[in-house]
Amino acid sequence: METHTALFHALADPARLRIVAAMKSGECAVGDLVERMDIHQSGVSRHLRILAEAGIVRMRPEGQKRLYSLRKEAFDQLETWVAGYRRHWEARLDRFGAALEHRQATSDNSTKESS
Amino acid sequence: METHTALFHALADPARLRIVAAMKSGECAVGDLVERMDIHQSGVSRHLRILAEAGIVRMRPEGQKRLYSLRKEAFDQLETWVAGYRRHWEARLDRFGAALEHRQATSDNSTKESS
DNA sequence: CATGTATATACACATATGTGTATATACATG
DNA sequence: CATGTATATACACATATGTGTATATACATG
Repeated sequence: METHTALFHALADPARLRIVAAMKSGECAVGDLVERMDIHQSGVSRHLRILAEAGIVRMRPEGQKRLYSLRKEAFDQLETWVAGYRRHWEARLDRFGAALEHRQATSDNSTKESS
Repeated sequence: METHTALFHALADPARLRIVAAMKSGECAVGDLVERMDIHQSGVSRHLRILAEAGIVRMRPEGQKRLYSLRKEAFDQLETWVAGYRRHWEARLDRFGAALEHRQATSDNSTKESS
């Protein structure tokens, strides 16, 4: 029912996020992914199933291999969702003040980087 | 360590996604949110804590109430993450063919709507 | 300070979830 | 068809997580 929830849920796992990042460069066979990850092949296959069910990846069989790749639709959907919140701040100066931001500073990892 | 994972994880729950949607219109006291949700106040408070720790919401005490609101930084971060995948498709025609899309059609909820 | 309101948190519990092991399935090759 | 490779899935298990109940904390009011 909750399409976005399914999307976010699929991306909420570190292993799956790494898998998605790995596919950024293109199609990947399951074995390719297993090599880059530190979990067993069965785990990768299961993560791929979850990603597929969320509509984030597609699968294409080639011989004995199965090549997975990212689906644009999923990312479009995410972008649309985020865009819906963009209006929230458009031409609306933050009225809560910087002082409050300080209080958040401790748990604010906004500038950190990861993939 | 995985900033995005934390973000996605926080948004991966239907209740939290509803809370976020509710705050789209502006600040909300915990009690306001409880009224719109079908879970107990303690549950809402816990969800708010998770959202706060993920950097998605801020809190501002006002009298006995605590007003929660969305943090732009979190949405910027999401947008940046998605944007990183946009290049993946730019000027790169889908080389996998429409036939594969058909196979995905069953589990493809891309056109559905939710909030 | 006694009482009420608003919110957070500790606790217990049922369920969901990620993982490895073992096994099944599918394809390829000789 | 026997064997090997590639992947998916059933199973068991430990851990994470969402929930309600009860309670603590903080503020407001008289």
